[in-house]
Amino acid sequence: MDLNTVEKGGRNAPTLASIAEKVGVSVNTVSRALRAPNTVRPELRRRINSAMEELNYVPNRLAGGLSSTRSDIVAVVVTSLYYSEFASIVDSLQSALLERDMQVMLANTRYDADQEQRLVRSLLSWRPTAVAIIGVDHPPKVVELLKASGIPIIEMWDTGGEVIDTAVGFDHTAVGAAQADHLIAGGYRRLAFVGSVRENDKRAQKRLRGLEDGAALAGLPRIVTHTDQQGGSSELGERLAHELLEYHPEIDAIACNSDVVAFGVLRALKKLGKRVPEDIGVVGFGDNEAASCVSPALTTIRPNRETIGKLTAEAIFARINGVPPSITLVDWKLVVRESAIRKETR
Amino acid sequence: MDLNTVEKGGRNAPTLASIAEKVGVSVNTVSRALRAPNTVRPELRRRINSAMEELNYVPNRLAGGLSSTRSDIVAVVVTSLYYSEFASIVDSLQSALLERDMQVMLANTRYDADQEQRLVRSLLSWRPTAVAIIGVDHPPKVVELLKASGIPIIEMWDTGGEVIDTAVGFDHTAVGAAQADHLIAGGYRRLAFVGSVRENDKRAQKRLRGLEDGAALAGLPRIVTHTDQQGGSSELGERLAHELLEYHPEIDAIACNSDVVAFGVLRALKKLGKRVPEDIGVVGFGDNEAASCVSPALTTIRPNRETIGKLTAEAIFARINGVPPSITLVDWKLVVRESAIRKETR
DNA sequence: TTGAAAGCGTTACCAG
DNA sequence: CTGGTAACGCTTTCAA
Repeated sequence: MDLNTVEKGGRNAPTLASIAEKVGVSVNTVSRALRAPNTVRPELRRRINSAMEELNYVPNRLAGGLSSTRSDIVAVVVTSLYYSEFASIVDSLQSALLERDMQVMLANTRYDADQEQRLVRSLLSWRPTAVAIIGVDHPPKVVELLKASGIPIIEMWDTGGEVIDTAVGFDHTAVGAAQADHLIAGGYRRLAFVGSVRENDKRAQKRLRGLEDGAALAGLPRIVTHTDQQGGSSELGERLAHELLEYHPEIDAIACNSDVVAFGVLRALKKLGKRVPEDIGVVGFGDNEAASCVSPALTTIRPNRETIGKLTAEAIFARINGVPPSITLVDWKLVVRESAIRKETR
Repeated sequence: MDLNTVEKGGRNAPTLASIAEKVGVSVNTVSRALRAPNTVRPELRRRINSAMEELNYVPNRLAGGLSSTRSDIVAVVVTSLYYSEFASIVDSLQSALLERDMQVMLANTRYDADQEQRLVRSLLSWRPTAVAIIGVDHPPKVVELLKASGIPIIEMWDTGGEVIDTAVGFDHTAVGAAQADHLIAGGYRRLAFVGSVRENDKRAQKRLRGLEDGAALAGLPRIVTHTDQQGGSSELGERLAHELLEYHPEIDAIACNSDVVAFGVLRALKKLGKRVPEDIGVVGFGDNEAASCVSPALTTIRPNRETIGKLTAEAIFARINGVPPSITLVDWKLVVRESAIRKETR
C-alpha cells in the first residue's frame, strides 16, 4: 500500500512480539490466537487479527518449526521434470498437501545418483515432515540417510523392489509384459525395444525385462534392444529406429520406453516407407498428451499419475498419524489406439 | 545401517552440540568447521568431519535460517505444471540454484487468484531468500505482500506490464503479432484464434491482443476468437475448431494458444476434410516436444524456457548481492514447419 | 483465559 | 584459532 511499509519490510518484519505489544497482551496469547483461536476471548481475538492484518504480519515458520520440531515441509525428489514425466504427480501431490498447509520442497536428480545423495541430504536439513521420492532403487547412502531421518518416506511410481517405508506406484515389469502381450495379440512376432535407458533408470530396465519375459513366454525369439543413455526425445527415437531397422530388418514391432521416443520412431518408419501398423507395430509408454494426435495414433500405457500424487499425500497423512507403512498399487492401463493392431489380423 | 540407528533417528537427531561433545570442542568451533573450514585447525577439522560422518549428522537449517535470517530457500510460484508449460523453467532454475545450495519451494496456483494469494503468504512464512513467480499480473494483495517482504522478487515469463522488482521473460504481445505476421506471410487472410484463455491467464490475453493488432495492421478483417475457460487439451482444440468452422467457414488460418490445442485443431481439420496448410493454416505456441511429430508438423513459437530459468537464478544472485533490479528480455523464436505455409503461395 | 519462562539448534559477536 | 554468550521468533510447559 504505502511506500513506507514497503521499504521497512524485509529487515525487520513484524513478529508475534510486535503484535503482542500493539494489542497489549503477551506473545503467548497472540500465538494461541493463531493456532487455537477458541482458547482466546473473541473480542481479544478480533483485536489481534486486525493488528496482524494492519501490520501485514507473516508468521515465521522457521522459528515455528524449530520450536515445535514439526516443519510441514514435504521434500519431493523426482528424477526428471521433462515431458510431463512426473510433473503431474508433483502437481496433484502439491495440491493435496495444500489442504494441510504443507509445502513442497522440490529437487530433481536428473537420474544422477550422486546428485540424489546430495539433494536428499540437503532436503533433510530442512527437517521435512516426510519425503516423497521417485523410485525404490537408491544408492545405499541415500537409503541410510532416509532411514536415519526417522520420518515417513514415501517411494512413488515404482513398487517393484525393496521399499524403505511406504510405497505408492505400480509394477513396471508388468507394464513391459503388457506391451509384449499387446504386440503379440496384434499379430507381431519379432519384437524390439527402443529408447533412452539410463543407468539409473531402474524403472525403464524393469519394463524392458517385462517385455523380454513376455516375449520369451510366448516362445518368440529373443527381442532386440537398442537403447541409449541420452535422454528420451523424438530425435533419439528417430535415430534409434533407423539404426535398428538397418541391422534388424526382420523386426515387425517396436516397444518404446516413452511416447516421445515413439513419436520419433513413427517418423522414422514413415521416412523408411514402412506402414504402421501394417508392416510394423509400435507401442509407447506414458500416454503423452500428444499420443492421440500423431498418426497413426499411438497405442501406449497410461500410468495414473494424478492418483499416485493424491495417494502419496494420503500416505503421508496416514504415516504421520501413526498408521503403519504400506504398499499401494496404483492401476495403469493400456490405451489401445491405432499403432499396434495389424490390419490383416482382424 | 543397523536398525537401532534407524529407530532412534527422527526424535533426537544429532546436533552440533552432539558433535562438539564427542570431539571435545565447543559448538562454535564445529559450526565454523562447517561454514568456514579454513578457520579451523586441519587436524581438528578432520576429527569433526569424521564425527559428523559417523553420527550421520544433518544440519538443521531451520535453526540456521532463524539465527542467520537467511534461509536459502527460493519460493517458486507457477500457474501450471502440465504440458511442460513451466516444468523446464523450474527444472533449469532449480539446477542453477543448486550450485549455491539453495532449495526450491514450489507452489502451483493453477491460475487461481485466491490460491495465489494464499500460496504466496504461505511461502513467505518460510522467509525465502527470494521469490520467483510466473507473470507480472497479480492481485493487489499479492503485490503488497511481495513488496512488503523486502526480498528480491523475480517475475518470470512475461515482461509486459508493471514489474514489482525484477523480471525475466518476454513480450507476449509480440508473440501474438509474430503469429499474425507469419500467417499473413503464408498467404492467409481470415484469421481466427482458438484455445483456453482463462480469466487469470493474462499472457494468453496479451498474445491474443498481439494477434488482433497484427491482423488489423495488415488491414485484415477482425479476427474471430473462439476460446474457453477450461484448460488447454487436444480435445478442447478439436471441439473449438469444429465449432469455429461451423459458424465461420470463411476462416483460413487458426492461431492457437498452445501446441496441445493446435494438435486437436489439426485433428478436427483432418476429420472435416480440410487440408493443412493448403486450405487452412495453423500456428501454435509453446513448442511442445511433439510439435514436430504431428502431421503436418506444427509451426509454432518456441519460448526459451531453459534460459528463463537460468537467468532467473542469476537475477536472484545478483539482487542478493545488491545489484539493482532489472528487466531481462529473453528471446523466443518462430519455428517454421509445415502447418502454416500455403503451398500455392510458394 | 492468560502470562512467564525455558527451550528448539544455529549463527553472530566479542573476548581471549 | 577457539570459546562464551546472546540472540533469532516461535511453541511448550506450567502457573496464575
